[in-house]
This record gives sequence, C-alpha cells and structure tokens, in this order.
Amino acid sequence: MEKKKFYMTTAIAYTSGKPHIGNTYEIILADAVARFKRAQGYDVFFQTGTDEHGQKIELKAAEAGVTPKEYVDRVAGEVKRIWDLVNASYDKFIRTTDEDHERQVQKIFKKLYDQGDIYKGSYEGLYCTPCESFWTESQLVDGKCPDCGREVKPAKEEAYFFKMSKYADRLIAHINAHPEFIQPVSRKNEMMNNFLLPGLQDLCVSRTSFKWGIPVDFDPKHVVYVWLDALTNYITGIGYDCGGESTAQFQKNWPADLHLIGKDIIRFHTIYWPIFLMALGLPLPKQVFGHPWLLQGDGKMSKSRGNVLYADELVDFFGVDAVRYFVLHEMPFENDGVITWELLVERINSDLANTLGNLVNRTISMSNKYFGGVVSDKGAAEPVDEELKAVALETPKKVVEKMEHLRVADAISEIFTLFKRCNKYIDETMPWALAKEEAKQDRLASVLYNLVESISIGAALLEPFMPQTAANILAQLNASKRSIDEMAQYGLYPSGTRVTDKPQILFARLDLQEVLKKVEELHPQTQEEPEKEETAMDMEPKEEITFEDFGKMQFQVGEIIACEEVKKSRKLLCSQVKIGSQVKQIVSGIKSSYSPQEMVGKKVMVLVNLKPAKLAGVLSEGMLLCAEDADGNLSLVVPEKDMPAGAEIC
RNA sequence: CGCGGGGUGGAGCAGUCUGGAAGCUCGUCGGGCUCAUAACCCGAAGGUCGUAGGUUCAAAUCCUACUCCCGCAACCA
Repeated sequence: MEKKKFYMTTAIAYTSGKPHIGNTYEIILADAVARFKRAQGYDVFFQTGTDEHGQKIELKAAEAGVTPKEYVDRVAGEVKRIWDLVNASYDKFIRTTDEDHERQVQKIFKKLYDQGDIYKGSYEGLYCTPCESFWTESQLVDGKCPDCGREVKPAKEEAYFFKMSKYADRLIAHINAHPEFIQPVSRKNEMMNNFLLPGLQDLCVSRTSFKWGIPVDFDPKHVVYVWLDALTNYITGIGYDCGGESTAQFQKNWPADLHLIGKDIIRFHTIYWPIFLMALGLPLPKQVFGHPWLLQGDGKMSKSRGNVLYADELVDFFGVDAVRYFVLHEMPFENDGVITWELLVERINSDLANTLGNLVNRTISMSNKYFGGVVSDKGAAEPVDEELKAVALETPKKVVEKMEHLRVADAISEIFTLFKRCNKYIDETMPWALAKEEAKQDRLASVLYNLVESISIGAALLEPFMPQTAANILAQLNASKRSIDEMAQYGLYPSGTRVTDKPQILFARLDLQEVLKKVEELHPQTQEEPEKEETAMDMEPKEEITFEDFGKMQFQVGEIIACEEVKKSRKLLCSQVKIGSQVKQIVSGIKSSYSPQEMVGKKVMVLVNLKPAKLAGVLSEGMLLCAEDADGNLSLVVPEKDMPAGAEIC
C-alpha cells in the first residue's frame, strides 16, 4: 500500500535578527509533529525557511553597513544553524530570496493582475516627504508628521491592491463547512467576527517606498509587498508553477495538510492565504494551527537582566532533548507557556533525570547485576504484570489520539505516565528481594523483561519528541525502534537479548544554584552595566539644524508641583509644572518609570514653547525631557545644581 | 465603553464548550524500600475554583454586574 502523504510547514522566519527560544519553539513543535507522522507511516514533507524581504531588513542592513543580501545570508545561516542544532528534520529550507521563488512570485503576481484580481490603485493619505511615510488624519499630531513634526501634504502613492472582497463569501462558506480548518477553534470566531463578517478590505500587495523586495516585473518601480511574497513559499517551495508546469512533487503534496504558525499571524493564513489560493484556482490547506507563545519568565525581557533565552545557549546548558522536552511539554494547547531557568531545571530534574533517566539506569543495572545483562522472558507471570502491560499497550493509543489533535504536551505526558508506571512496577515486584531467593529466578527474569519491553515501547514513542534520547535508550537496551503499529503487540523485545554492560546516565541531576551561577557568569548583571550600554547606544542621525533652529526652542527649568495619573491610559502622567510665575499642564509617557508621588517636587528640564496638544483627551502644554535606554527605562533630565523654577536652559 | 487572554490548595497548570462528588506536576510533611542519578514507591496536610448576584434538584462550569493581572492597539509633545 502506498504511504499517505502529509505536507506540513512552519511559518518562515523573518530574518531581521537571531531567533530566540520563542521562535525556535515553533520549529521544534513542527518537528515533533513531522516525526510523529513519519512514525505513523505517513510520507511526510516538512518545509520551513526564511522570509527575507522588506523595509526593516533594508534598514538593518544599512545600519550594519552591508547589502541586504549579505545581511539576510548571514541571518538565514544563523536560523538554519539553530534549526539544525535542535534536530529539526525538515525536508526543505526555502528562502524567499531563492531565485525560483522570486521568479514564481513574479509570475503569480502577473497572473493575478491579468485576471483582474490585482488592480493598480493608489494609497492615499498625508505624506511626510523626509520620513517617506504615509499617515492617516487620526495619526497626525497637531496636523503634522508624528515622527518628525514637519508639515505633511496630501499625496497618493501608486500601489497594487488585491480584491479580497471578491472571494470573501466563498471563504466564509469554506470555514463554516470545515470547522477543523482553523485551530484552535476559538480563533475561528475571532476571524469571522473581526474581519470576515464586517467586510474585507482590499490588501495592498506592492510598495514603491523601498527596494528590497521582489520587483513587479511589468512595473519595476514596485516591489511585491510581504504576504504575496511570503505566503506563496508554501507552494513555490514544492514546485508550483502558475503557468501549469508544476512539478510532480507539487502535484503530490498540495494541498498542505498542516500550516503550523504563531497565533499572531492566524489572520494572514486563514483569510489572505486561502483567498490567494482561490484566485490561483488551487485547493485550500486542510488545517492551520496557530500555536501559543513561549514567554520568558517575568515577562520583561532584558539583556541587562540576562533573561533573553536563545536556543543555542540553552542547548549548551542542558542538551538538545532537554530543551525540546521542555518547550514541548510546557506549552499547553491554547495558553501561552513560560520558560525560565528555574522551570527548566525543575522539569529536567524531576521528569528527565528522576523519572526517566533513573528508570532506565536502574533497570539496566539490575539486568547486569542479576543476569549478566541478558534479558529473557521466562514466562513467570503474575497478575501485577497485567497492569503494566495494559498501560504499555494503552499509551501508544492515547498518544496517537492526543497527537491527532496536536495536543503535543498531553501526548508527552502520556508517555511519562508509562515510565512512572514502570517505576511503580519495580516497587511492587521488588526484584532485589526476588534475587535473594533461588526459586524466584525465573520470576525475576520476567520482571526485568517486562520492564525492558515497556521501556522499549516508551522510548520508541518518545522518538518524535526527543530523538536523541530515544535512540540512546534503545541502543542501551539493544532494542530496535518500532513503528506505532508495532506497539499494539507486547513482547516484541527478543528474549535473550543482552543490554549494555555500561549504562550511561541519560540526564544528570542539575543544581539550580550552580546553573544560576553559570547564567550569572554568562550574563553579568551589575548595576553599572546598563549605563555602559547607554554610552554605546546609537540612534539614527537626524538632519542637521542651524543655530537659529535651536534658538527657536525655549527650554526652562520647571518644578513639578502636582502630578496625577491620566485615567484610561497606561503610560501617561499629568503634571502641573511651575515655570517662573506661570504653571503649565504637561502630559508625559513616563508612568512606567515614575509614580505621581515621586514626581512632585522634582525640578526638570522642560520644552516650554511646544504647541499644546491633547493626549488621551488631556491638554498638554509642553514636554518634559527624558533620557531613555534600550529597555525603555526613562530618566528625567534635571539640573545638576539647584536652580529656580523658570531658569532658562541654553 | 479599543481588541483579546487570564484569575482553580505555596508554585505552575488541566477541568469550563457538552453543569452532577475539585484533578495533575512540583514543593512541604510523614512512612516504606535500597536495584538506581540523595533516586523510586505509598500516605497526609493544604483550595470560600477573583468578587457579588442570578438560573438549577445540582454551578469552577450557564447568565448578569464588578474587580484585578497580562498581551496588542492607541496615547509616549
């Protein structure tokens, strides 16, 4: 019988910087699914890759002083290195700068244009020439550019748009007819209610404001904008051709069985992507799963606090499989998961070292001690064996059932339930007691056989999640890896096999304090550190100004005589500031760093002659000057010696 | 009234759709065992399931109001 195909993808990683553990989680999750499907006998094609175009990359490259291509080559290499490091078993790594992808995107764009789905229109708005940005009326600040404060003028930028509305009804019907299409289901309503039912806006699919993208071949001042470029990787990567010359690989694999993506981009994968496909006359993917996020510890990610986590660093500390185990197990189905050094150590010690590692170790030790490593089933069964056997046979079914619904964390838990049952079995049967009785040798052999057999099943089940560990256990037991189907039988471990006489520790217990100490050494977190970073902070140079320009700004010392929070706002404080004989009301976004109480009495630097504006509905008649570090910490600028309120700063 | 997620024993979570004896992991305490990585096994303590109402024979679960936390958006003059 021919194997059933299973085509799955991850989102392609944006190459603006090194991926952290949260990004890496997705590839590990996808890899677990891919490996599991393979174990079930599917012919899996697993694609991942990188998204390498866009303005942000253009900017980052310029900052780094390299060409965009050089920049993305470097980051894509980094991404691939990390994916390989965590043992991701992808079949194809696509880059949106791959020649065949670029060529195909151009053809697709042209085809959609020719058939009228893409039309040339214009992006209308208020344009700030120096910033090269469009703004809407509501974004303007005091009628001026919110970035630079200069005049904006009404302008049109030519752009291509995709007629989304044309396909909306068909998409709504599809989603309703296929409740499994959007996973988790709770996301379905969100998409329907927020985007589909109110009416879809046409999507802008080209830009002229930057160059780093795939040129529209029949109108070269445009580049293809994001989604039409990025999403199509799922078909170009397997050889789609919109001129009808698609490869056999494409014929076989499309439609995708699963797109695994982060919950933040569900909208693009369940609305725009299906509509693009409809326009191309292609079948829709069977399922889109928006996984939750892996969050770092106490939420605040900060380099100076040493809690930014990268996969390669974690792998150095704990090993690949421990990291894989953690992210897969710690991530519930719908809610975000949390990762910290403390939690990692706890999980590794309790699950991997104690439950699993110790089980394997004690089993092998006993086999060696009592039978010179030879494991044989002497048929001396007792009722208690049946319970173990039942769990060993049930577990694969449960794991399959959980994986069917992408409940990866639950699937792993099921496997560990089996290992725990094995530990309990040892206590129930007390092999060390049997060993002392000459007459119980056959029973002892059978007990050890049951353990080795059960562990073999568990280890084989573990392969999709922890491939190295699974292989390691099986090697130590001298067992062969079995398929899911073969797990329906108990007793496949050949009686009389010899296990290793040198059992290896699978996972050593870790000492939390030692780990934290090493972390500390890696990321020293002194109070002085942030200041050092500050001295190294760069910002984009602004346009040179004349002394006359400078003279227009009136800076004075202001004394804060009262301060309160602005209700309905998270960041704003409203201060009454005494400047000379007058009092001005100034609203500032500094709530994160200052409480209203501590504001009062401070003498600060104020830009006095700024045109008043309303912030969150509250009038603000000036600006308090602040320094800000890379983490967003703020510090008010105050005179170094005591100065009277109103003193000029020049 | 911007959008969304969440508040369950000390910690982290499941259970909520499809009401029907409050569950899991870790931690704590007590016991057992000694093959093993100070591990393993058993038992116990510990919860007004955010608050207040309502529906029901019965509510963590359904309805209403309120409250707190976290993301995102907006506001960071």
